[in-house]
Amino acid sequence: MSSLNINVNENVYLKNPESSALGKKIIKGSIELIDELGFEEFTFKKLAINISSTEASIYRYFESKHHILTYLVLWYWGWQEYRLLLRLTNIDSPIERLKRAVSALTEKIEEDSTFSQINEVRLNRIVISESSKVYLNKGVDKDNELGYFILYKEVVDLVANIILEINPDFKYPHMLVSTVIEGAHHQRFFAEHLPRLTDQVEGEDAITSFYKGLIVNEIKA
Amino acid sequence: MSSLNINVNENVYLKNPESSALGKKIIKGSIELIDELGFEEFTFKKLAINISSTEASIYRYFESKHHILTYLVLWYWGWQEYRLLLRLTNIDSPIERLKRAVSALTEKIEEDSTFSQINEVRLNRIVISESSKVYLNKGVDKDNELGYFILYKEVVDLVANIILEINPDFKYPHMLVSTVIEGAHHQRFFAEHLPRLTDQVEGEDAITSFYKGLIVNEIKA
DNA sequence: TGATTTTGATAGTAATACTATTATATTTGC
DNA sequence: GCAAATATAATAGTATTACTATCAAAATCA
Repeated sequence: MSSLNINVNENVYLKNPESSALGKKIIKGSIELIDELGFEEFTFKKLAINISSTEASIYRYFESKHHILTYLVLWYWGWQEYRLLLRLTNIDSPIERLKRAVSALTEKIEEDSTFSQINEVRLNRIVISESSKVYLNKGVDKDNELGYFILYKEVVDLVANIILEINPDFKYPHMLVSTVIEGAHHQRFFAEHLPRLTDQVEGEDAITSFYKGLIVNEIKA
Repeated sequence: MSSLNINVNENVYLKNPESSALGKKIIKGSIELIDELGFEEFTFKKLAINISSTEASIYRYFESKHHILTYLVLWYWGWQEYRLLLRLTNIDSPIERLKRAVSALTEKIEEDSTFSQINEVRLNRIVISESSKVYLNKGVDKDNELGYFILYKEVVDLVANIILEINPDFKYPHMLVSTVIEGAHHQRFFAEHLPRLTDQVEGEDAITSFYKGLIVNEIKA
């Protein structure tokens, strides 16, 4: 799998972190530190110490810690798109395709694919807790113009099109898909930290079950 | 209405901002500045200049800007709970109660109730863009122990109980309600900044229509 | 009026988010 | 294999942020 790699929008970095050993250490170290400290407590200084480098060197790759988080989240969407394509190939039934897509997007990632220096289990936790910070800020329109969110839109579109295949009259396919994706992230967070805001069911992945049921009911109704 | 006021958890502030003219200026100024600058760019220094006071004085009311944002968001949940109670009084039909609740929670706030120094239109925008930052961080468990999220849980519970009245076997009432509330915030943000992640329909409030339909379909299915 | 509380003014510290400079490695082209 | 180019490390420095501390002035309260 080493020949495959996810391409992240060039505007996110100053120098491609995939292009050097230091770049790869920056990505690996960022994932570990953001997962452990949370984004607010994560700093370039701490990262530099963690990877035995210096702040100045990291600044040659990324303009700010916000750019690093953005890189990670965009990488995740690229990876999810690739994963979705794999899971849907050769499946003909649109309902089955839809269910598989929802599973892929809402399940907790529990295995590291070892397909790069990126630990997907940790990255999934980061996406759950931190990804909304990538767009929930005043820079969103500029970032959108730079094309940062294309991968996310492609994922949403991919699933929205399956929905339209099943029910061409459904009025809100994108809204439904983005509600499911963001909703699943929130529910995973709530299950761990604010359980009264969600519902946990013994012996099942309640979150994936809930959203699979929801999306199927909604487009049939 | 000046006799009514929303009580926010005492642990959020050092000194109750409702208790003095300066405190009220801090709240009013915070809402204006966070709405204009976004939470990341908002600082105590800027707030102090804006309200013609000093950083040190503001620190006597709030430990950090995170505490101010928390105060505002908790106030909003207290206000929403009050608003919900008003809208549901004397309505008997559970389905009608549910629809009214979803409208109240998902509609854009467009009128300032003038019931306090708080501008609810601006506060609603802040809640849409910034409220998830209150809990999406490493301090969430401590904040939860301090009872910060009780008001939010009460709102979710209130609506979850209407759902259970309609369908006592429904397995995921809290998940459904918190999905709708958080989802509506995200969709409002997407509609303004990332329209390809949502769906806009001429002449209707697509977001409220979507979530009203969704919740009703889901509990009947 | 005198005592208490609140606010303003000012100063100061540690950490963060950068930029700049130069020396030292490392890689690349010939 | 060596010179040239490039990348990294080491160090220094600035502006801003997120605080804490002190004291005097102003407001309030008893």
